[in-house]
Amino acid sequence: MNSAKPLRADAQRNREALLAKAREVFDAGGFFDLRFDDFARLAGVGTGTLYRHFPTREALAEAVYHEEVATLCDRARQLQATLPAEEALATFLRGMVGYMDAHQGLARTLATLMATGSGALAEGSRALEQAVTDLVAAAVKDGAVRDDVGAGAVMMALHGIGAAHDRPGWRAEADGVITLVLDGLRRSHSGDGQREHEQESVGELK
Amino acid sequence: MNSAKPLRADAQRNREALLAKAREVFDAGGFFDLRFDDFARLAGVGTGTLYRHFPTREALAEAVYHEEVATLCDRARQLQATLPAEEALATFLRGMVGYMDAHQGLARTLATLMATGSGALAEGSRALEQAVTDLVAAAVKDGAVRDDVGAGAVMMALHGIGAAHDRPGWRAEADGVITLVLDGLRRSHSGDGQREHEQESVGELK
DNA sequence: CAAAAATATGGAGGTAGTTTCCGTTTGTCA
DNA sequence: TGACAAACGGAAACTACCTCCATATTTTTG
Repeated sequence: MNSAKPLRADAQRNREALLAKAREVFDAGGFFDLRFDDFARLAGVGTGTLYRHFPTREALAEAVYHEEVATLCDRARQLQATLPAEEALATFLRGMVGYMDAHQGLARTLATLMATGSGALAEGSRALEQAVTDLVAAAVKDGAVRDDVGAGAVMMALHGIGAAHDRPGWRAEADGVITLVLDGLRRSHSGDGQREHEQESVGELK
Repeated sequence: MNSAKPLRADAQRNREALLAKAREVFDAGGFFDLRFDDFARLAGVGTGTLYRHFPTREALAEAVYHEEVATLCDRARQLQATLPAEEALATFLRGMVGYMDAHQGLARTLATLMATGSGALAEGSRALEQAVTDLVAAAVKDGAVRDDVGAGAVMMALHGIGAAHDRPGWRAEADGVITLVLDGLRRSHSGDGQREHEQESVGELK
């Protein structure tokens, strides 16, 4: 992963300090209210040092995000190995909500960065998406879940949950979304009158 | 609505110009790449004028957003009046996806503003949410839709769709989300082993 | 219709956050 | 331990945002 660079000792130390402080600020939710300059001070390093390690806010976020995502992916794999596919998926998704609930600041920060479209989170996102894709694929294989709606839809729903994290009844609504997604997935690929895209677009209604 | 102020003629003209240019830039998706100053130039007015009419980026967005939302809400009411409740809901949601598809830049802009948490979009959001709430409530009353998951969950899913608008297979995945939501909603409030929040939180897994 | 009053304009300049740059310090290797 | 490379920190330049007010336009009034 960090292939090319044998980073010097003090550099390593500063990097850790930066990351530690970043995580702290993230979880407190104050990431965007804080001058990037002052953040350097907070972590006990100079501005130059901060910028050398993390050229942008997004780069810093990405670094923090990375570990969190790794944790979540591990969990996904673990569930997949120990539970029936459908149950693994359900448990993982409900666990995600719990996770976001427990790390609201992080969730908010990530949602903002996502929307800002920096693209810096792409790598972490991809890992998480892969985990979800695997879980869904396994459940499909089991026949527990329909095959005409992909994991991408599930990811979208998750994004929505994260992005809406400041709504009053967040937790309950988030659980509701998961319930809908899971029940929707369980529904066999029915032939009921659901044509896919065909209805007229409202785009030109204006 | 615009109750108190009989706005002067040139002011009115400038306001229109600003809004027109804003809509254009929105739809092109370049709203956030543009210096606010330069935007004034683009619209052919001075910085001061821009700021007097719209004190912040969000205020401008809100103004544009407002008309779009009104259109959508009208459509919701119209559907509700002419179709069976469940079908009205389904048509509206699928129409939303079509709408976002036709106005990608706008969708992206709004998603960003949502996530940025300005709160300036609250009014428009509320109107839209009210429309969805009504549609869902009607469907519940009909017995076509479960009553244990609120409209809030549907809103979250919609947000997710809007926020993820830059994904490669967006349209198909978005339709997938709607399919899941609708099928999930249709599923009767079953007593299957779905305890609501109870599983252990993964929050402290770290 | 002309002059006064009210309203709106535009852009120069102040303000604040971001980022670069470079003289100094710290760590590493032989 | 000395020499070289890597990293540090913070002052200063840069950039985008927003305010302010002398000037211009519209509306009202006599």
